[in-house]
Amino acid sequence: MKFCYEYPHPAVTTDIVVFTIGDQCLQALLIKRNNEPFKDKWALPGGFVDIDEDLDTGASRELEEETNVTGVYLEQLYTFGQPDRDPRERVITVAYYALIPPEKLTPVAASDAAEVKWFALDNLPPLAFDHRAIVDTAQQRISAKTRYSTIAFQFLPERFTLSELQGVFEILLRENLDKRNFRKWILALNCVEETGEIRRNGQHRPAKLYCAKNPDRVDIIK
Amino acid sequence: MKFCYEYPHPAVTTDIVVFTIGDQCLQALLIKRNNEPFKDKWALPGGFVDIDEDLDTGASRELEEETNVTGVYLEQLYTFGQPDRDPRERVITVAYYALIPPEKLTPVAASDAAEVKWFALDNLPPLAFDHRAIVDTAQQRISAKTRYSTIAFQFLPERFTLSELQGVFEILLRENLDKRNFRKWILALNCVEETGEIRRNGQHRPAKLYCAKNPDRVDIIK
DNA sequence: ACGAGCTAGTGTAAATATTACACTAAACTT
DNA sequence: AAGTTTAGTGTAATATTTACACTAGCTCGT
Repeated sequence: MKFCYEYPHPAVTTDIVVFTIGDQCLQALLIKRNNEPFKDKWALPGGFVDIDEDLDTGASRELEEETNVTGVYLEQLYTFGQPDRDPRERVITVAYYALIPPEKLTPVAASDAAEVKWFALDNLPPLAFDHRAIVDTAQQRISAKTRYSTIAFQFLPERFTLSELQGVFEILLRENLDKRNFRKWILALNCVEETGEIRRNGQHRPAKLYCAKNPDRVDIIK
Repeated sequence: MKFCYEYPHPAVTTDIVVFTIGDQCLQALLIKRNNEPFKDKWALPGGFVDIDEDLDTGASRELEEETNVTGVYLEQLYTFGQPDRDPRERVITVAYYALIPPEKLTPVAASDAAEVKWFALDNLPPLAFDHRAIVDTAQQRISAKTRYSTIAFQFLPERFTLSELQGVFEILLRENLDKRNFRKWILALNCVEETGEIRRNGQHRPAKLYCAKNPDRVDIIK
């Protein structure tokens, strides 16, 4: 069966940059391609948007199909449309980024045998297509949003300590923060609350556990 | 001639929200549609992306063809892809916004007899397709960027007075600013310089004319 | 049981940035 | 010369941000 049009139409895909924090650094999820072009190269999860499907829906469907990741924060990033970015035909990609707490990082088992792996962002392998540019754009966006939104919370599980939260900010901002000033600031924002629980963890004083007041929302702050 | 594919492909368009400042308010440029669907409704300038054409190029080409506007600040906004947003076929729109100083606002004469008009943003007519949502998204983006970038300069001609600059900020931010504090702030930013010229304009003290240090660039500030 | 080692948790003072506010300057008109 | 209009300027009060050092409470080894 063929689908025909009066004028040439591009293909439209969504690609998703899935970020997590692991090994004290920002990581992205990549898939090793099984097919040409760029066979055996690493690439972003993603694929063609169904003809009756919303872009957001397409992105989260692809994410689930290829990496088994669901229910995470997903936001449209930018649309990449250089005419020659795919050697087969004109392909326009609506890029998304997703943020996932490290605990959920068991997606690798999923998928049809394709190799799926986390890579530290300052140690990426060569990527297929223009995916490097997409990843770079996504990283810039996340760093920028860390400064004026509650996006960093999306990297944490439901309960977390203030030290863990500070660690996430430090990794995203690539700078060290003062512990007392950070705590003063985050408490003044009024976006976390104590759970009453504590976490005993190693041979030192246990830490209070907090949770986000609006864990599903990213608010603009400041 | 027909163009056929193994799988259905959406059409891809660019639509551009062209902003200016006139009559003391933010205005957008609209075109009255000559054809169905939404015949005689107002809509954003825009059109199909050529198959070999970059998205940015397509947007500025459409802008020039339909409104005769060229050489302005143009930035990708967001991609709108609801499956039913066009009744004819699946159409995905990569929306852009453009900023143009009021002096250049002679685009109306252009175009193939189509009616082209500026509308105040708080007095928009009903728009075709989902163009209202696109305009709203663009307005939010501009307001937000006014706070942390030099985007406001794009609404001014090459030479301008500090009072004019303040007026642009006030319109975009929808709030009044203190004259002395504004001047202190803008001079501390170090992004304008005196031209040495003055403008005599009405029965009062003439104002010094300034120009932007990097008129073609939008910098992140603060 | 106590000391070593570790991370959690806390306050204050100095420096910096932001806000509020009112008059003089220079042109034009009558 | 007086009236009107916008341009242009500084200072003091307030709020925000930064820098900085010790005690609390757990585990482990002796």
